[in-house]
Amino acid sequence: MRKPRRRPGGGPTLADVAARAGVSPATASRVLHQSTRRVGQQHRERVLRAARELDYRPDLSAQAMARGTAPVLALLVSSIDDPYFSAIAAGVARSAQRHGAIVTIAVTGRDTGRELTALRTIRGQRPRAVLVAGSRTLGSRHSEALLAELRSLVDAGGRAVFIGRPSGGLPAVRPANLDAARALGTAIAGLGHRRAVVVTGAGRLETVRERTEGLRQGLAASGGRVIAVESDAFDRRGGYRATRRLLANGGLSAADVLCAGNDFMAVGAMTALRDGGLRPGEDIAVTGFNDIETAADVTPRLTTVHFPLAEIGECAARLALDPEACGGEDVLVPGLVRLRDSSPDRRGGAPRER
Amino acid sequence: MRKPRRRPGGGPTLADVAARAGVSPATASRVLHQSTRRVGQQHRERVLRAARELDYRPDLSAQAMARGTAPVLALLVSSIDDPYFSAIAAGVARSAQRHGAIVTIAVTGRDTGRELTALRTIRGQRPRAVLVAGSRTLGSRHSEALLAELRSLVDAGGRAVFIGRPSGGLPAVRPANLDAARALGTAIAGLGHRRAVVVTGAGRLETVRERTEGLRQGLAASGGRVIAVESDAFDRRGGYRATRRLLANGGLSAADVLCAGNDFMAVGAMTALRDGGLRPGEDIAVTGFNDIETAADVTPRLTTVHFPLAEIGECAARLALDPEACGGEDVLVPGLVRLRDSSPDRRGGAPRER
DNA sequence: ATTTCGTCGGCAAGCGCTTTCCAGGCACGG
DNA sequence: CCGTGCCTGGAAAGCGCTTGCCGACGAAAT
Repeated sequence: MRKPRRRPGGGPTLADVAARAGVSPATASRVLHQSTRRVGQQHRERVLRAARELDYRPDLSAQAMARGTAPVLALLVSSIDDPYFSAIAAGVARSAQRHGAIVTIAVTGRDTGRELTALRTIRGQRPRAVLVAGSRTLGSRHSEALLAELRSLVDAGGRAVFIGRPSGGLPAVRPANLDAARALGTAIAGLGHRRAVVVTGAGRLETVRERTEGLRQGLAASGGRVIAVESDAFDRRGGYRATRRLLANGGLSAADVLCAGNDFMAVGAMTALRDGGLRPGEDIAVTGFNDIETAADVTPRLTTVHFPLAEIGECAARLALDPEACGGEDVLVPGLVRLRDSSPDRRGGAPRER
Repeated sequence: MRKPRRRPGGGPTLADVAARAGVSPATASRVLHQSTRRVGQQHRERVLRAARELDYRPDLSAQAMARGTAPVLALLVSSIDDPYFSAIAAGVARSAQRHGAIVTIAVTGRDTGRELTALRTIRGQRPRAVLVAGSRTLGSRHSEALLAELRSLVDAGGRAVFIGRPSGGLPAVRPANLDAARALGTAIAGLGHRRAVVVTGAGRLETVRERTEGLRQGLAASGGRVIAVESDAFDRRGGYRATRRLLANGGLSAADVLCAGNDFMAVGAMTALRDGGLRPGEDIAVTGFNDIETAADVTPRLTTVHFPLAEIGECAARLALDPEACGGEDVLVPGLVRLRDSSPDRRGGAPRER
């Protein structure tokens, strides 16, 4: 091409800065980018001043091109308008900003196929790191391909971190679902709610399994037990439907507590209970998971497990961006049981009649 | 540099594809990228096959560099772990994906200073478009700078669209707060709730002003009126605190309905009412705005105004990405009043005693 | 005084891709 | 039969930045 092309960037280039400072682009680059090479005080100042005067901003694509990698942190989530993921995203964004990285986000809708294509597109950006969030269904068809792609990225010098899902050898940071569920189980059984019905998502989901198993163990530790498990979609509607079914088939008649797989299901379940003539928190206790913002605002206030989701996101981003952070290891972030009105204390008082 | 450098991208390059197909890189580029130039069927197929066999993925930075602009849609939001913004983000992501654009997101925390720095960083990416979401406080110090930056981006061939905030001449898509508030006011006054107290955010926020004014007009249209306005933070805590103050100073004694500036404030207000011994929905009606996911899950279910936030995001993205979409114009997205239990019908029945 | 280093600037070679310009090749029309 | 277009393929010039290498210079060592 012979003629100057339009430059949508518009701004001044490094060459402009260098010219104004009366130095070579190489020197300008070394000043503006923390290089190992030292530059004389004289030149250094002139470059900095020129850059300031020109309001110079480096072209990230060009840098990426020259360096072979872009200051980009890519985040793959199943959905962004889900408090669980958006809380994680917030943490990731915060951490990324601190590391001077730009966050690009891809929404994959719990579809491993889309996950894969998104990742492939993303890789075109030569990102410094990729974070994959979202509970994966075990043994999905695309899992291997995804893992392979991720590994190839790592081989090429990038970083990959999983969030809240099995890692396949890659570093991961995840909520300690098992421990937290165990603690919750122990706590509610200790409160006198011994016979639990679990309303949760599909058993293929790792998260679902861990939480159910943890509840089982925790209840057992305090002399309680899980008397039934009902599965449906892992959201509010699923919680509603599953509970309706239980109501219909009498599955709840012997239960002291309904343990939902997450807060959304719990909320749905509470509505279903009311529709079925039961008073959640009084006729039957209810618990959730995640401690979404509104868990404390529903009536009765929901007993649940709080996970510091933003911190999980932050931690993952740090793991991915900070070369110091050693890789390959899994971080388990503990949860905190939040006992609230939906699981009142039944000890001492006479066993309530039903 | 004389020696080949490490290429974190790792993958095959266009040159590799061209070589394998036995054509020049120019031809390969023309095939792989929908160009105006036609390429012979023969060559076309060989290039496509080579690309497939090599699993070629173009380097986005290189493309951006050569073309002068990157297939990037940047989204600036005040916070991502807020259902309002995350719903918008979801719409944006969907639309962007359809247009083959990558979404990068920057969280600015309602701080115009950070908004500005974020935008400047982002511009280094030479994004195709920038979306700025978040209710802006009028007359902020950085507003002008932000606008200037945005305009310079537009001059350089990019696009800028505001979401839910004053546009300063740039295209914008925003919820029709005024109309919706008016409709809500009319509806609740029609239900018999005539004397309203408004609990809302700071008056500098455009959104707050519009909603309050709309309520005023709507109530008036049905013979009601706003008897007081109490401001505090535009979130749950603010709603709680403001309501406590009203409770303390008797500001609520003559009110039929408490109209909150958004659902979070409404939820906080309901809690405050309860703490003050009033039953929301029975002793006093409550309304919100936005129809967040849990608005229908609180007790009593919250009357509010639904805005199709995801569609707003989608619309904004389309406006920004689709060259066909004519710019410069503002799109107002209408809201839908959702009457629920928190504002029961008081017509006909005897005026309740307090 | 001469040689040996060590510093610091600048040159220039790319990074992978797009696009302009040019050169053949072909099919026409005159 | 030879010009005149038209069409397609390739060579090559960048896009803006980083960085390996070289050279020049002053300081330290001999």
